[in-house]
Amino acid sequence: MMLNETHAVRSSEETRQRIFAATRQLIAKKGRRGTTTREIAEIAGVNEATLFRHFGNKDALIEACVLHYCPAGVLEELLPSLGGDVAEDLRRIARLMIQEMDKLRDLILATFAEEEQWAGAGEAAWRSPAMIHQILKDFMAKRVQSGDLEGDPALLARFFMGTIFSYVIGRDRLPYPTTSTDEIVDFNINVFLNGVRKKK
Amino acid sequence: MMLNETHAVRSSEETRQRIFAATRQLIAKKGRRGTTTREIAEIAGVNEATLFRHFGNKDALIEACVLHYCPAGVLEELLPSLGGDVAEDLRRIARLMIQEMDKLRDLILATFAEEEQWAGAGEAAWRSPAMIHQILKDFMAKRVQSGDLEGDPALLARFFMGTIFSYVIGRDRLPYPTTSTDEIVDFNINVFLNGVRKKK
DNA sequence: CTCTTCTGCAAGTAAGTACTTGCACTCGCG
DNA sequence: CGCGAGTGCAAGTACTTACTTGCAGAAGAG
Repeated sequence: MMLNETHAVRSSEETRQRIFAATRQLIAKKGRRGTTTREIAEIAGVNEATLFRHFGNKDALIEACVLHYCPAGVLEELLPSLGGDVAEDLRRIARLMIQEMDKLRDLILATFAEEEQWAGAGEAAWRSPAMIHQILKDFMAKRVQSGDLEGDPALLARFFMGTIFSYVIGRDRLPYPTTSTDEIVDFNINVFLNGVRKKK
Repeated sequence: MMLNETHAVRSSEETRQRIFAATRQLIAKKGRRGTTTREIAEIAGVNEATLFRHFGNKDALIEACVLHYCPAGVLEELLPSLGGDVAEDLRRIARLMIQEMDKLRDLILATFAEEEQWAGAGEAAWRSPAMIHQILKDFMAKRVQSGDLEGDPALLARFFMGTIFSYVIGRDRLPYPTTSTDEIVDFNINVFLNGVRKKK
């Protein structure tokens, strides 16, 4: 009878996007267990029943959500545009990764922390770190081959990733002598390069 | 009437220890939210009501528990026994920290991940990392003053901690070329020292 | 012995949770 | 126009959770 706009029909795809965004936001803030389907629905502007019609249950929804926000693609897009100067290339990679991981920091921590309680979460939580590690390993391997660096590419990649990871996790929580991200990145990369650059 | 051994009386202190141990174990496995007071009591071999008589509520219990297991003291005990050779000293520090953090890995992740949902958890979760950072900062400062290292002690300490932190977190989850902890520690410390050792 | 402290036990409460169900509505497509 | 897919809405179910309460037994201190 009435044109009730609360009955507005959205496309199935748009609904999924809204649900993903709300889920990500809530998981980051409250963790997997602290996130309720009611609140997801509320923030997504969607009825709670719709969640279950889309994904079946809460676990499947969250798994779909985590995979939906995997950030490895962004890194892969950066690689072709790199110039060739090792230090500068690493700086750009580091800045990009910090930026991406910062956005996902809470989500990452939440999935790491709950890897044991979530069937299959261990694997799911580490899927995107593993992809990033693979990309960086290839990068390092090329630089080793070209004579810029030396050492095991997998180890180099892990060390480099760890540098960035621990910075993002600890930033704003541990006292820091300087506040500029760029300075820290430069420091980290200098140490890294002094340690692994091929001696001539 | 009957001598009922389920009515055995334990000292208040022993009861606290049992509760702490059970709480730590459960938080590590299931996270803060996934841990129920019922299960804590069950594992501790204690009545659920006893938890509340001791700590008032679940939050206070967990906060007391996290503080009870702060590992900074162990590190401080190691320092006086160090020989003076920078590389060897760092190796011993790294091995000890890896060992301690490994035992607390799940607890650390759980408290980090839930720092936002737990009133005051942000501070509580980072209290022991901050203590460790302080200790390492002092160590680095001495080595800078003695001419072994160069750079900002706080930055050096953070970098070094990050190395260890990311190793513990990622071990067994990211593909690693070598399985020996000692080899990784040596690699990390070599890179670190090449990067920050004072050039002569 | 007495009094206090600590604990066990059983039952219960109020609130929250994932998930379901039945119905009405609205849009796009044939 | 008619139909089917997608959604909103409201109510409800079965279960779990933090936390409480009242009572009784056991040990140690005086």
